[in-house]
Amino acid sequence: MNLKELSEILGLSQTTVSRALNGYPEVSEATRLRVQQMARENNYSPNARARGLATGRASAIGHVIPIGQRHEMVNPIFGDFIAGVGEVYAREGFDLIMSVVSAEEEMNAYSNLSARSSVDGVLLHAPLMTDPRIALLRDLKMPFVVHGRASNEEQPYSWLDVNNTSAFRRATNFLMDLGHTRIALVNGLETMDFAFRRREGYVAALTERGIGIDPDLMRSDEMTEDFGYHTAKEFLARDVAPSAILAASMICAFGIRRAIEERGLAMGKDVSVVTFDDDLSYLANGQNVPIFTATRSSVRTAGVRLAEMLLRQIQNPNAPPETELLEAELIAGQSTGPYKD
Amino acid sequence: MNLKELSEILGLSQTTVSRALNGYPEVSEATRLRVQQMARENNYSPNARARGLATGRASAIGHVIPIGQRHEMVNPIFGDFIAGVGEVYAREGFDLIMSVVSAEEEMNAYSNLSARSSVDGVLLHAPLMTDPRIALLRDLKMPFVVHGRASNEEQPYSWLDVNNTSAFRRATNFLMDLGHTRIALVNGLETMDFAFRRREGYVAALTERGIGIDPDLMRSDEMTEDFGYHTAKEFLARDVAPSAILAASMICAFGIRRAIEERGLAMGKDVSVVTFDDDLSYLANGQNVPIFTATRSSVRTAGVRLAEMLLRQIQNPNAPPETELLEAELIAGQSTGPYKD
DNA sequence: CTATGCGCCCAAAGCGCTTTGATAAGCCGC
DNA sequence: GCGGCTTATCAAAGCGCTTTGGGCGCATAG
Repeated sequence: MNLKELSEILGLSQTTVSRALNGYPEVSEATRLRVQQMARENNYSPNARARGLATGRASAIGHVIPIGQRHEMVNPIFGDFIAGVGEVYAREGFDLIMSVVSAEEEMNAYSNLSARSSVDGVLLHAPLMTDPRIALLRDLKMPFVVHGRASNEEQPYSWLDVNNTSAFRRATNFLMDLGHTRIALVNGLETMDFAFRRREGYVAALTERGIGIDPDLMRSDEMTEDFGYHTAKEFLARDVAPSAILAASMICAFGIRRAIEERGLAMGKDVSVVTFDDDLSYLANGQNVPIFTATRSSVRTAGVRLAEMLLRQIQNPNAPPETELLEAELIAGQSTGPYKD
Repeated sequence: MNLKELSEILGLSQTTVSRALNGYPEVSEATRLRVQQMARENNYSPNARARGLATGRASAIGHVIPIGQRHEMVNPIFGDFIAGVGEVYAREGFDLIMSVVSAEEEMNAYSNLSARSSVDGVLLHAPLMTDPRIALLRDLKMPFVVHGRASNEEQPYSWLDVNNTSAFRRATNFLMDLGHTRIALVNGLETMDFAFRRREGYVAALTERGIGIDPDLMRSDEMTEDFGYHTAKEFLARDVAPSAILAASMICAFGIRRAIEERGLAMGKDVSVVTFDDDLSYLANGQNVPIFTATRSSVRTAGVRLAEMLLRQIQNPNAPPETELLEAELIAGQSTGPYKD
């Protein structure tokens, strides 16, 4: 069923039918109702591509997901984040177009989306400290918002970020308040902006209390269970082992717990652990009492806010960039306890 | 830059330029090269919507993701699966359109994709034993393939599935070979086809060896860490506790391990655990020695195969449905050991 | 020398929609 | 009874591409 057929059934012109369905005032309420009724009966929806061609709008948002050809990691927050943005897109009548590309092809993918004009805007994931995608999108005049920040970017742009620095500063303070002084950091890859900022928060908190920084208590890598396990195992095997560990993600923290328990120690008694918790739906941090003491910030909520921000940017391309900084909650769980000698 | 502008620059007609770029033979190699060159220089790519309108093909695949408005679970395999399918789509020049909708809207979402003809086919996730989506898509004459199977569906359709029954049968046999007889099952929701089949494999293996089925050793729910933890905790508190547990996912298994260790027992010695492992990139089952003994089947590979299958169906709509059954590997890890009294 | 075929290229139609500009009908006031 | 407004509708252009149905020039065959 297309517009022509529908209008023939109704004995109206395509113009009138189109206007009736799109809510234009130049059509009487009586006919509008009749048209809507008939459209529903015949299960008519305008062809997305034809409408796009005619309006010049794609009514679609692009997400580019770079992935290694072999076994590079897919971001575990992906699903929940998409749930957040997707909810908004659906509500506002936008499609979500996902481009999965190899890492080398990523820049190209943006140019392509632009050249084929298949999207009205894009959402940028996982910014690096210095991120060339931002300049590219500016050049392409493609509306965009960033999930996170690129610290070294000088020009203004729209972003939403968790306050990673303050989250890890507070977590570190929390541990120091419990008497811990040898606190290790099991961080994400520090080319990633969020990881860099978390380290800054950790370093700042220690420094403020006059505790020296021990570079050998800081590790940084992809946030896998295994990375958490091996790093913690190595830490705990030392003569002077850290009494507390700050972890970059729940998955990491699972690995850390494995190392702790394998060594016959008890998490929350012998070794304290605080983790960042993205509040993933499939990885709840316990039910009533959280397993891990954590700095928590919902990645799904972040998705919702970012999508709304992006749609505003698209609607109003000349508006100045928006920014939003979310504070993570610090929730106390069973994985931390006072320092004991 | 559009086709008209490009052809004006070249002093050729739009026809010729289009044909040159699309590899038609009616154009001399010399001009083809010149056209390609100029297209590259000017960063020209045909407008996706215009091309789609003209050809009648969308060059896009739809994935509908049903999600509760509040906190319903996002499937953890989502990211890796998308990585698999996306790789194929990108290679073959297809877009991936994702519709995130509330559960009630799911059927509608398919009708909509069809009515707006915004995709050439769809990929069905997480089939139920009796799944109405299959009949709907058939009615809509929309090409589709299913990741998994719907056991109660009678008409043929294209699917790819892991042999869940044999995987859990083998896992159960593996445990029985180690001397275990009280084996618990911590299963996914049994309205889901895969969970139902896994239980069948488990039941069959026990029955074959003449071990009675104890309904009280079987639990079924959303596969969260917490579900694993609480279920295992309850099991282990019994007078005659199971000596082995079969888990539906790594995340579940993490929870089971937590319960085991919390009780002062050792996984792989006091209690054996076997889990299904989807081989998720962010949730590797250890590095060299697997943490968990597991039945493993890569969900990313499944994505690749399904995408290829779907594209074949689209290319050749009259071909009979294809099906493919993948066997999971049974890999031995540290979480299992012989039964001890 | 004309007929045939082939290689290369083009004009124009059409995909299904939105939107501009026009038109017919009805109503008002004077 | 007529000009001027509003209201309700329509025809047609145009979005950027693909594709059909020629057409022109040149070589080869008759």
